[in-house]
Amino acid sequence: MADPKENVLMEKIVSLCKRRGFVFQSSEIYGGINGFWDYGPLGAELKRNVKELWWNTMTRMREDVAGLEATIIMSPKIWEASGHVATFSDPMIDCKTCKGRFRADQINDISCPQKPSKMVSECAGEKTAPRPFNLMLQTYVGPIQSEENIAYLRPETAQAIFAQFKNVLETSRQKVPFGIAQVGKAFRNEVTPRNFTFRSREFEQMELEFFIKPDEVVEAISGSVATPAAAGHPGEPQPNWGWQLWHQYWVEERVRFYEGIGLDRSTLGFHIQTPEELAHYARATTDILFKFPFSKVDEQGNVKGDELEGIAARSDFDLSQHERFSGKTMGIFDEELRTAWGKLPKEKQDDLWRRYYQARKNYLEKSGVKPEDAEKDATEDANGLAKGQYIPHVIEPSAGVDRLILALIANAFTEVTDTDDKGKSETRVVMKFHPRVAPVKAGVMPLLKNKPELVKKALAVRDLLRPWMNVYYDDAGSIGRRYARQDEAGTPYCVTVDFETLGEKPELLDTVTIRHRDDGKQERLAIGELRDWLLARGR
RNA sequence: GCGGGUGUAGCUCAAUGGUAGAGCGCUAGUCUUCCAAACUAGUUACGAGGGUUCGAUUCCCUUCACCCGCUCCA
Repeated sequence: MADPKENVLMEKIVSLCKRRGFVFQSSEIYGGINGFWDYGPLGAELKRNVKELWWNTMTRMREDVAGLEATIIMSPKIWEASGHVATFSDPMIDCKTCKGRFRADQINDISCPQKPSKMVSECAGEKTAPRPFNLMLQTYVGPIQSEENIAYLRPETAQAIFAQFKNVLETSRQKVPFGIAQVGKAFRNEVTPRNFTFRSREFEQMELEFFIKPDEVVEAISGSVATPAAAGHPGEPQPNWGWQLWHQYWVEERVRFYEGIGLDRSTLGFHIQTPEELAHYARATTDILFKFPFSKVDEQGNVKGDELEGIAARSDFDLSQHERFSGKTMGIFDEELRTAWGKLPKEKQDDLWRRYYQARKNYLEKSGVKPEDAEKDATEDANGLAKGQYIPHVIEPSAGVDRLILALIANAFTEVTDTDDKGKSETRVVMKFHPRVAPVKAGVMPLLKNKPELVKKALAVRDLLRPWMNVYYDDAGSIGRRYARQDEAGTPYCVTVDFETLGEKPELLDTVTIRHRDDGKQERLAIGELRDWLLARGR
């Protein structure tokens, strides 16, 4: 159970978010709508910075990732192939006596929580009729609201990447291993939206699908598959990496990303999914957690955290599903594999063939393909190896933007109590955002408002910086008040134009005061160096 | 979906079956040479709907939203 003190902290955060314009309740003037939140002026800047950093880190700064921006509404067949239509719409039965909720098709198999000796279907509790439970938001494409026009708002962005896999491969001049990145909105009719923006019905994801060679193909080309040597970052990608090393690599890459925007390892948690938790097609999933104020505390007082991102090794399940449902091949041709295969000794070929065949057969049988068809298809797939053909496997780092924003806000939130000369103490909030994500990079202000020369110079400094970063000009009230205002917005630096800037001391002509948010320290910097100084810290 | 709590100004909180108040913030002005200074003026609220009542922000019902616990979470 969360500590009551920490719920107070969460309330303070929510209240600050509204007061300063980070997050508002959606449709607030009409009483709000459950599970939907808006970003105000500061929140919008913060979110934009985070998405841009992710995009730059994951695509522009890498040779091996290409971007995609797909639609939110897609062919409903996508969601049949992905499994969402089936798993998202189980009819559910509620028991009015024990308050339990059960899948209608399982009431004969689940024991009653109150009378474990009986199955749910046999217990005396009064139950509702089965009700459809669909977690996908649904709409109609076209003006006619008929069954055949039903479409869904995507519950995840990933499926579009799989559906467009071949197009991206052909147009991006990439070769496996490579990834496709996408940032965008997704929608889920959550049963219980909770914890401020943490679980919302409309939210944004940053997803990478990183396609790799199946281990059998790596082995055919490189002779063997490298085994993970130690925990931590495995270094630059190598041709002999199988799914395990690629998975470890992406977990560590993602942790580096979080560290780079101010969430150090001590604020994060990790959850390695157990075999029982894993989806049947997944090989491994590591969740990166953040210790939120509302995160549960266990008996030992440890906080595990709540999920920011999951990094899943998903085998070739997704592409295989789309291959089966669309009838279009999702396999790729790899010249290197074909060449290498021809040089392998017969027993090696047979060994790899058998393993690939087995994996394909398992998948097909679990997907409900008739055994004789599964054997035939798996044979065909394994025969493809010799021709340089295979279906890529995938490592999926999938992050929630809004959850990360909330983590950054919670992490930045700091209360500072100052006592003035009269002994009056006052608590104020300092949002200690990393400069890279801070909504405003610099506050620009004249020391005094009633001196036109100071104002004019300060406005010139603002205009100098404005094309390069988000800056905020403020000349209202005392300088201390303006600093405090910027502290609450999380602005890392304030630039103050004073009389020395104007040449009161000739050696300080055209220099300004830089005031640091976190310790209040000041230093002097020439206006000519200002832009590069700020840019070096803010990106 | 169930149970409990909450809903008054931008924020924090008060009072009241009979015209709703404070602090902070915000805006304008005077002043101000570095950390929410002072003064003046201004600004804004009873979540929504219905009922009881001469009269409801206050009592009752419904609804919406938020928080906590349970449930759910591909």
